[in-house]
Amino acid sequence: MSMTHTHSRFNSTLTSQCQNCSLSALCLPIALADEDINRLDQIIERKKPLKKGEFLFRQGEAFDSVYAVRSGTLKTFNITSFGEEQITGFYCPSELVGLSGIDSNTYPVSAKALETTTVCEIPFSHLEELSSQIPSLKHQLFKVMSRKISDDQQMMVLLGKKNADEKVASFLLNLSNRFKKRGYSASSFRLSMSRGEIGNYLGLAVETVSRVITRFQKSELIHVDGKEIEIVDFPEMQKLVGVASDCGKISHI
Amino acid sequence: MSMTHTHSRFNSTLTSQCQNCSLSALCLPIALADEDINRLDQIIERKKPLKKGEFLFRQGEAFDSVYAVRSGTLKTFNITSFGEEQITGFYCPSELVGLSGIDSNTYPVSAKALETTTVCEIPFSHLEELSSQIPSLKHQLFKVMSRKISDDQQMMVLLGKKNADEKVASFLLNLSNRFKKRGYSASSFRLSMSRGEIGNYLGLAVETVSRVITRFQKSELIHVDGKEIEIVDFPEMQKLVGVASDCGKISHI
DNA sequence: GGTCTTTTCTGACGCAGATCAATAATTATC
DNA sequence: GATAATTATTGATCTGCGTCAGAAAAGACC
Repeated sequence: MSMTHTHSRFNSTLTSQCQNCSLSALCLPIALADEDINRLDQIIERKKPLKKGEFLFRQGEAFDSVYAVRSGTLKTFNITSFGEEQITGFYCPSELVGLSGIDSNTYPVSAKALETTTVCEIPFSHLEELSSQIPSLKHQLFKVMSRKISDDQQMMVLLGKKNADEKVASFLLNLSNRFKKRGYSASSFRLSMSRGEIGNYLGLAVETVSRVITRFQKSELIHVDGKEIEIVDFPEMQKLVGVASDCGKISHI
Repeated sequence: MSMTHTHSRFNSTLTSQCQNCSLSALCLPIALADEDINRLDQIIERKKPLKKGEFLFRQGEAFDSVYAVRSGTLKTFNITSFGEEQITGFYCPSELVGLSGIDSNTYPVSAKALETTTVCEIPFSHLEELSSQIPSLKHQLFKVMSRKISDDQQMMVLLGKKNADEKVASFLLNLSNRFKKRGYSASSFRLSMSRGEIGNYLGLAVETVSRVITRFQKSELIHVDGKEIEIVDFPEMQKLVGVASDCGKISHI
């Protein structure tokens, strides 16, 4: 299946797709000219869906593309020298996966689907080339990477300084923010990851995650039904996380 | 003091400076043409030294430059909503500080000198512009940012999964690697940060850092004299960190 | 050189969260 | 839809590391 074929087949929906997908972060904020949007669209390859548990790429494989999540969720993780999995991130629709592979030309993590997931593949060499011709695209790329760096640093603060309650609250509010940003409900959503995966990510035991969630439920901070989460008391949750008056900046995981 | 003046004053030493400083990471691996090196040099401003405790920039200030450390050490940190300092990184000579400011056009962290420190200021707009003209420079920039992302993710693993011994061992070996990479001794170096700062960074109490270091000393893994550290038993230290056969990749903090 | 301040070290103690264990609830498989 | 496998919950116990406290050492400042 050639790229142009792929492109033409999806062409009619591309513009609307890009509105709230991968490229919203990459191009929309900078109002690319129509012509530029087209050029960007042309290098993007829509891939067939990944089923739950399938790999998008594996740690150690040659890096050649970054991927934008269109629907579903991915986790990235690496395997420590003791053979345990360490999750380094969850990726929701519109987010870019794989940026950490640029440096070594090899993915330093594996990426796996947590549910049925579709992605757009963006061959990095093409993207880089195109970014030379479209300065605002290049700038957006720098911004996306810079944002990732500061988000990861917030995550380091979380892991280093926060207790179990604060970690879980931060995690839930962070997800809430990410859903909200792309037009979904901020208060009510479904966790695509297991309690075990949350614990792994937050540096907590499964049992602790489960206990904290139960406790939050009992204190009427949230309402839980399996993987369905409803955040009931935002102010109290934010107090837990330590959000000052400026809610925006701090709660990024 | 104009930029060109600054430039001409230091001109004779520039090439050799760049060999093992900031730009080694940025340009040397890609063998820029002489002409390109010159163009890069021209946008770089050597700043006068910072004394211990002075700020390079503060959280919230407008972002306009990234900085390459020439000598000395910096720490970056942010102030949590509870008023405590959280250190997010230490920066040794040749490393770039400030990349996390690109996204929001504001530094999300403060940077402070741990000792007398000199830096090269690289106005980001100039760098970005120049990177359009020199593709290999742009690629290096992407690489540096990508590397930062994967390093930070290793740090997340450390904070989330490792115990006190493993954290301190990782920290020391990471410093060792960084010194080695720029031609200093890998086994013997001076810590420019206090035990408190190490603990803050690693998510440990000062007392714990002190105890671990004492214990390492007693077990003949390292030799300590105040801030002077000598790593005596590399194999055993690496075993602690969980380095497999491939030492290179894992021990980046 | 002497005083003051900060940093480092060491011990005693307590607690948050890990681990172990067993049951209950979901989800996957045929 | 029955059975197996995975995931979630809950309780009991244990422990690594934080906290508190005090002394020693190292720097800073006049």
